[in-house]
Amino acid sequence: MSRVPLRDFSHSLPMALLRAREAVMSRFRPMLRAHGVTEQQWRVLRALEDSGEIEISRLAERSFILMPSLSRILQNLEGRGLITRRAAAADQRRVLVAISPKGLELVGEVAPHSEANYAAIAEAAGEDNIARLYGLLDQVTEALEPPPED
Amino acid sequence: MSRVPLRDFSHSLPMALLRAREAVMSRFRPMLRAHGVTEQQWRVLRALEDSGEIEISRLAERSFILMPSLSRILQNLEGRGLITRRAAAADQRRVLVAISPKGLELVGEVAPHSEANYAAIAEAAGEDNIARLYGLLDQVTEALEPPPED
DNA sequence: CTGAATTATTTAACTTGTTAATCATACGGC
DNA sequence: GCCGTATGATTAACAAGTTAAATAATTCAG
Repeated sequence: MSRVPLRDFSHSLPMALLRAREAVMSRFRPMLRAHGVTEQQWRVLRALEDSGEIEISRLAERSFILMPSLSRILQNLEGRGLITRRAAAADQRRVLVAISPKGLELVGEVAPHSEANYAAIAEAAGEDNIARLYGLLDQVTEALEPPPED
Repeated sequence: MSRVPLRDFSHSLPMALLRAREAVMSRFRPMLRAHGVTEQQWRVLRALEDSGEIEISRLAERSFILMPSLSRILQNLEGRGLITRRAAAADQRRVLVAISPKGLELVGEVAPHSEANYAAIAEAAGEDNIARLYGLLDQVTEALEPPPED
C-alpha cells in the first residue's frame, strides 16, 4: 500500500548511460588490451599527447580520472617508460608529466586501430545519431554539473 | 608528418558518456552513502525488489554487473542480512537470490530520496531532454551491441 | 621570521571492473 | 553407470573508483 512506486528498474538514467558506454567500450577494450594498455592508461596517454607537459591536477580534469587513480596509473606508466615526471621549478609541490618518445610510439601504433573503431561505431550507430547524442550529453551534463550546493 | 590526426581528445564518446554518468551519479552517491550502500549494492537491491527471487546470472544481466563483481556484492549483502540465497531444487548449480525483509526496509527508506533526486535531475536538465536522451541512448546501444562477430 | 592555514600529491582502505582460472554440478554418448 | 564436456558460480589477480587521511611544499598573518 504505502510502497513508494519506484521508477521502472530498467529505465534509470545511470543504467542507460552505463549500458551505452559499455556498448562502445566493448569495441575498444580488446584492441587496447592487445597493445598492453587499459582504457584509463590510454586516456592518459592521449591526453598527454594532446596537451604536452602538464600538471597532474590538470591532467586529472582532462582525462576525467580522480587524483588517487591517476596517481597509481602514472606510477605504472612511468615504470614502463611511457611518461616522464618532474617537479615544477617554481613550486615544488606541483608535478609536471609528459609523454615520452616510447609513449608516443605506442600511441602511434594504437591510434589507427582506435580511429578504425570510431569509424565502425559511427557507421553502425549512424553519424547523425552520434552527433545528436553528443549534443544531448553535453547539454544534460552542463545542466547537472556542478551538483547543487548542498 | 605521418602522425595520425587523432580525434580531438575532449570529443570522445566514451568520455562524454562517462561525464554525463558522473554528473548524474554525483547527485546520488552522497545519499546512498548516508544509507550505507554503494551504487552497485543499490542497483542489486532495486533489481531484486523488482524481480523477486531470481537466478544470479539473470540478476547480473538486469543489474548490469559482471558475475565476479556480483558474487562479491552478494556476499556483502548476505552478510548484512539484506538478501537470502538458496540452491535451486532442480539444478544444484543454480543459486536463487531474494531480497530479505531487512533489505526491503532499507529500500523503503532510500527510495523517497532516490525519487527526489530523479525529480531534481529532470527539472535541472529538462524532462524533454532526458526523454530524448533515453531514446538516443537506447538506439545507439542497440545498434552497437552485440559487438561485431570477431 | 616563525608557525598556522593552504595547496598539490600521494597513501590507505575498501569496493568494483576485468580477464582468466577453478570448482561443482549437470548432461550426453557409449 | 562411466567419462568427457558443458554450464553456473566462485575465486584469483591486477587495475581502477571512491572517500578519507597523510605527506610535503608553499603562503601568509603576526
